Amino acid sequence: MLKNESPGDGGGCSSNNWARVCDTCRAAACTVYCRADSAYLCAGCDARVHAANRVASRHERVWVCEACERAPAAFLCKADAASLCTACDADIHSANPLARRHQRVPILPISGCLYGPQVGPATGETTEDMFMTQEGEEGVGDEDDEAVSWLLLNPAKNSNGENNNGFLFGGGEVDEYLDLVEYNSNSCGDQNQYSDQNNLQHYSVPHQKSCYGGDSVVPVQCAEAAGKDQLHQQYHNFHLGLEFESSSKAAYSYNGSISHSVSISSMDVGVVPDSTMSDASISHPRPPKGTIDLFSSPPMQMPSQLSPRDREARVLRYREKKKTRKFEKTIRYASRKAYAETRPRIKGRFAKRTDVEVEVDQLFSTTIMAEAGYRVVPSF
DNA sequence: TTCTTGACGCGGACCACAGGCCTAT
DNA sequence: TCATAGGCCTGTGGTCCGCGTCAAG
Repeated sequence: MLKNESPGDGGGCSSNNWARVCDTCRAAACTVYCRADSAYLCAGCDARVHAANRVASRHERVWVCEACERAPAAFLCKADAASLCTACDADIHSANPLARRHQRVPILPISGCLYGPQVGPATGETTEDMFMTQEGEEGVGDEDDEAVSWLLLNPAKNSNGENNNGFLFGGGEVDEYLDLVEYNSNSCGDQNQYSDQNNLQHYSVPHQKSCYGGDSVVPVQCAEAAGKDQLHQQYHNFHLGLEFESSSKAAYSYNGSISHSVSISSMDVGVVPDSTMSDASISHPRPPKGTIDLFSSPPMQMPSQLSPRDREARVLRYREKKKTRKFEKTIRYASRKAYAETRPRIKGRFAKRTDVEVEVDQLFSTTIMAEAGYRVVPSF
């Protein structure tokens, strides 16, 4: 059992990585922190406690940090669309220069009923609003709609027109995308005490483009009033499972906040050692250029439930990836890079070489390759 | 308040070609 | 079954262009 820490310590997330449990039910992971009550509450208890009377409904709450899940969120990173506590914010956004450029805004407290019946299609308010907008915080929800939509799940409707309350992706695709593969094996058997298995049973194939390279795949979720607890859990699961590949030409579009076409001089890029390349090739068959291989893997089951251990593992992985992710372009073939740099161009395009240039380049290329330490990449 | 215009940024296409991969013989 | 030849495919970087966004008038 976790010991509560004062919300202002700011370092609560660093002591360990277990998600804080709800102070009321002691069964589910907390999702919000109520300042008035000085209590961490799960979605269900939050809805129950703060819907009890008018005074309680005015309690200001803040989301719990999505990284450590143990401290109140202090900042909303617009680039990551993540609510982070001060410690995690500093931790994550000091990892690299690109992360430092992320625009963050202070988290404003939430009041009112977050999980009540006013949320939903009937009022036109979407789950994104439920998760991301905060009463009195104008515009944030609109600005982050797209980013939020990436983090949330899709309100896919089944053939009967019913809300699936779940994923729009096919099982294998979503797993690949969410980087959940490693958790399937150990999460299948776990029983989560606060998840409703039925809520995650319906998966469907996207109606639009089946590749997430287009906007059509952006998941947008519309939740029913029932199962908000589970829904929020999905949100966390989804978020924590996100793994943004460092490929500079990754197919997904990330709201323009992060530029993947980073212009880096030839000496700045990380040249992949041959051994590394080989490993990558073995573990993941080479996908087409500019794409992330979503479909080559056999379909996996989406873990619908997470044990505390799984959650801890995910938090750890999430934070590690945040720290170590690099947006620099990865050079797989140094020899090709060397050739490309020496190749004549016309307005940036490769141009044909004359016979004389070929002879000169042959002389230079060998010299350059030797000086730069490049070698011809062996076959793999 | 709405519309127009210019500035700006981003993402993708384009090009040639070395070398690996695949298939047919 | 192995070797060889030939064609196909991939990846590489600098620049341009189209499109979207935003601010100012």
